[in-house]
Amino acid sequence: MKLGARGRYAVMAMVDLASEGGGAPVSLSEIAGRQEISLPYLEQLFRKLRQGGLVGSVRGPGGGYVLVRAADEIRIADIIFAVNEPVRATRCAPGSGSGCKSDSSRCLTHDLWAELGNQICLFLSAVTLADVCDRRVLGISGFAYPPRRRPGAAETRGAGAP
Amino acid sequence: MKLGARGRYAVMAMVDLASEGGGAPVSLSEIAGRQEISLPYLEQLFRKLRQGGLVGSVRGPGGGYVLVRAADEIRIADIIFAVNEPVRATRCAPGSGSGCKSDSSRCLTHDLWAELGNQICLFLSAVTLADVCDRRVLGISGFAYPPRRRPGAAETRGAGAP
DNA sequence: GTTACATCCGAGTATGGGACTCGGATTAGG
DNA sequence: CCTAATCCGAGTCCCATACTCGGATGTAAC
Repeated sequence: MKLGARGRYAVMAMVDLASEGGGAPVSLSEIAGRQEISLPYLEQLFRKLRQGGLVGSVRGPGGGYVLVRAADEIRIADIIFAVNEPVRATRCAPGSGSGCKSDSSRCLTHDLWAELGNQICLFLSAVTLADVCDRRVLGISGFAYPPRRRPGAAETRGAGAP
Repeated sequence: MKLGARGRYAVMAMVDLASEGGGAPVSLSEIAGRQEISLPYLEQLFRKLRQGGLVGSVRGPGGGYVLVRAADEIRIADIIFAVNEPVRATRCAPGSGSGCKSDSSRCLTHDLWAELGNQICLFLSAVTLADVCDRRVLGISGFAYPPRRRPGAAETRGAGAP
């Protein structure tokens, strides 16, 4: 389960753009310098962000990029999906012979992967750019799954970052 | 955002094992046949599952693998973490100069990735092998994030599987 | 009008990890 | 002894991803 650098960089850059730019365009060189991302790579990412309708561009000297919507109107999911191809967990695609065919018997796990992808999208859609800028992320979902008894085995390892 | 074939196959095989084996050992050739996974690859996966303490093995003819716990005592997270290395979303590791250094100013996105990983772990820990076998997955979390107004842009693409 | 700055674009490379394979060693039942 | 099965350490191949390169286009300042 991993998220590539594309999505990470894109969100970092958008956060930078929302924080530093006060309506004025921000050049990619500035973002590249602050976030330590290579300039050509950023260009490639912002091409997609622009095609996705998330940012607008101003060319020429003093130009750069601006958000087209307010920061609290941009969901993290919008950013990730603009640069990444959508979340995929199953291999069940129509057209191929392999995988589960519609209502077939096999592929009990289908629902599981679908629901997993759904949960991820739900979370990423619940957090906005403004939330991240204001550090309002932790505990966005004031929700915990009911605890399961843990039968002696190793502790369930924590997620992501220390 | 993608989950590799290791985790997918491992869960499929464990579901198969829980469904078909009634306490008696199930050979990998049977699972490989039913789930259309190559036998040597399955062997490699079950080596890790065994090291993780999820299955036991019986060698010799008529042998195979058995669950060491009941199906409702095995969380999907246990399986994924046994074969996959843990969920990683950030690149912030101690020891390296890059990334965010402890309480530094940058890396506002840190919390976001951490919380994302946390949500994934939470979900995968809430579902047991028995849940998947009995198709009790959909709506395990009877929870929906509050709807956000959607400002004219393209619809948020759905998750995972069609 | 020239220059410098910036976005734009298509294409190219390469490195790494994941998917999968191979040959053989061990163990146990008929 | 032979066959069926788990075990184990390697080794290969391939593709997605990260990242680069060279140039074209537009625009503001001088």
